[in-house]
Amino acid sequence: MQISKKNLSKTEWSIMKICWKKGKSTARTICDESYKEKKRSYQTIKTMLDRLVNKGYLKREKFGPLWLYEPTISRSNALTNAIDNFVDTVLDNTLTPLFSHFVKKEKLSLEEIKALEKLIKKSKEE
Amino acid sequence: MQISKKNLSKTEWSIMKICWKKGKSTARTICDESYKEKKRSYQTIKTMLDRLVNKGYLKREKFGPLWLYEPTISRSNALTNAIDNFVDTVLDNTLTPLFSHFVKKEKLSLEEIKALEKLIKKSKEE
DNA sequence: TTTTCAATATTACATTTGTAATAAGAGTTC
DNA sequence: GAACTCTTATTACAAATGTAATATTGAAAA
Repeated sequence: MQISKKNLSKTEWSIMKICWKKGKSTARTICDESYKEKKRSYQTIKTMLDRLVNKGYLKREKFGPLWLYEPTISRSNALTNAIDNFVDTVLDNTLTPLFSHFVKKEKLSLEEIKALEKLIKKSKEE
Repeated sequence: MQISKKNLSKTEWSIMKICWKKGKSTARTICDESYKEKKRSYQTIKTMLDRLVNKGYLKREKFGPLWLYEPTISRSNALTNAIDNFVDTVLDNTLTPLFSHFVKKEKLSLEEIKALEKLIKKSKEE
């Protein structure tokens, strides 16, 4: 059981995604990458990064005069938190509406179908 | 395609869930119900209700000196918004991590398994 | 070594969210 | 009809979020 941290906002998620993708990076790198998605000032992103450090999602270390930022937890762990939280907040801990939603809406990829079949198989045995 | 409204916070979700369950109700009713989950003042819930009206999730109508509050959209529509938003924000529009998460963690109910099988069946044909 | 440029640190400010306090009106009770 | 009670309306205020401006520092360039 891992420690559950404060939730991330949409914007914070977008920053974290970049950090997981890039690994240890400078604010400049992260800022430039984020700029492709949405145009915000360097300072805005810098503030986000520092807040993410405070929330415990990133750590930073000096590299000459610069800071390098790096995630403290894996994306899949953060995902686990987020999913649990979502299932608790929105769905009343029953997944049926979620699955029904996809029945109506989505076409699944092969990979997704495989993950699903595994899930069913596992739930049926035991 | 339905109009997508502003997102709801965790607290707002908890209020909305009550409104969907109870249907058209007074602030007092909703407040009492909400009090079972978490102790907050009448005014706090009242404020939430009025904000939900502003966000367009609830409407209200006079009933003598009282207001009756009622959802403007169905729970399943709100769910659709929330799920889309979550999938977009947290997962990069791929569902595999979500399904894998459940593989690791959850044991599914019969109902959930049925929904899943339907989903797979549908995705395979076509 | 003075100027310049980029990164950092500090401060700011509007909006949203969570939680109410307080004031004012209306129905009910003596 | 004065007092009490419940509801409503108005206002408040701190924390979180989104977006930055400004000031300072430190390296690079001239």
